Amino acid sequence: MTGDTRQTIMDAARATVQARGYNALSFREIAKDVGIKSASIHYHFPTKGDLGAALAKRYTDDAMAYFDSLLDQDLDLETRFARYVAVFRAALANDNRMCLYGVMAAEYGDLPDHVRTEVDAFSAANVGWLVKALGPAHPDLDDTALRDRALAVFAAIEGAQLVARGRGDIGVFDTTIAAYRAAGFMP
Amino acid sequence: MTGDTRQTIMDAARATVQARGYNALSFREIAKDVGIKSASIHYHFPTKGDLGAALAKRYTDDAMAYFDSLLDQDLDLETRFARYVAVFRAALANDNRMCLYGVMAAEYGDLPDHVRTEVDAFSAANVGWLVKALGPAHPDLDDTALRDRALAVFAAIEGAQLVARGRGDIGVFDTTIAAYRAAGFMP
DNA sequence: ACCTGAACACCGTTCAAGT
DNA sequence: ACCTGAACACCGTTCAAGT
Repeated sequence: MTGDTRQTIMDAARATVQARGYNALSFREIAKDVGIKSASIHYHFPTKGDLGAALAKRYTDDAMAYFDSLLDQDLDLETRFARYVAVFRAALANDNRMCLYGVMAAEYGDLPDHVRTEVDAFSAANVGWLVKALGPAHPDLDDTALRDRALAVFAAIEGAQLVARGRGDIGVFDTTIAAYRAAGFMP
Repeated sequence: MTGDTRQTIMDAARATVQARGYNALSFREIAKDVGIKSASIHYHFPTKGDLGAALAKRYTDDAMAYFDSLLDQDLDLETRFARYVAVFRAALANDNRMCLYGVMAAEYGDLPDHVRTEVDAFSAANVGWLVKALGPAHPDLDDTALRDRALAVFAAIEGAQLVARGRGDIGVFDTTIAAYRAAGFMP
């Protein structure tokens, strides 16, 4: 079935990037996982950058499809936001992996341009979503202030994930999110 | 003078890691910068992990020496904290580089054990410092709550840096820190 | 004490060749 | 349409050899 190998390659690659980083991703290693030769991967993704960009794009699309479904459902603000945060927590719960975005943002300096574009798209999409999700709770903030708040909430969640991963302790993520909430910074 | 080459190697390596990541660091590239052969680097640092661990340790020592000097000086809380944040901002101002800690935390899954130990030490030292610096502003918080708050502030700053680097825009860092402050989350 | 060249098994990439 | 083996310039690491 056409496209199948392509998906299998991407699945193997995504797991490795989230666990060990984009630079640690090896075509020969993916090839072993998938059961083809490393040269064959170049048929599906001419360069490593093409694979990285496709990875980031699919990651954003999948995440946003789920996040948008949370907006469609009739949920109260706390529940909706908790489910959003749970997605970032799930990466850590899965063998101390990290959000694909966070890994790639840290490796930004070594990323080809078209991968950077996809990395930017993830953060922009998340900020856009947070503006919609948090808006009702902040009638006091104007558009700019609300957007800045959404950006800050996104950054804070990414930071919680980064520090928790650096400690190898998901409890650090939970404690940090709880402290954000206790300070009244997020719902 | 003994130790000189060792320092030169570390200087070149640190700049590369902060710009492009630990995995992007190449012994042959450092060798060219320093003016020796790549095999010679192994005389000073037997493995890449030894170099990474030494890098992280020196980074923590240097940062903490400066941070502790901020505690000794007679500064008000806002000024002291602003100088702390300025250190993380400076990395971005320097060619969109990132805090060595943030880069390494993101690449945690691919790090040898003794490098992880040094990465952990940086976050622990920063949280300890923040407990001292923020304590006077939070007489209401008990020891545990204050430590959680310090951890959250550290995570939030790292997150601001990560997202700003991912956008390639230092303005995102400034906006995010300003939003944290506007929300009353940090001084 | 410090450096080097040569070798090893790795890496992404290219390309002519297979089916 | 999809895969492969062989070659290229890279990588960290080892080691015998130089000064």
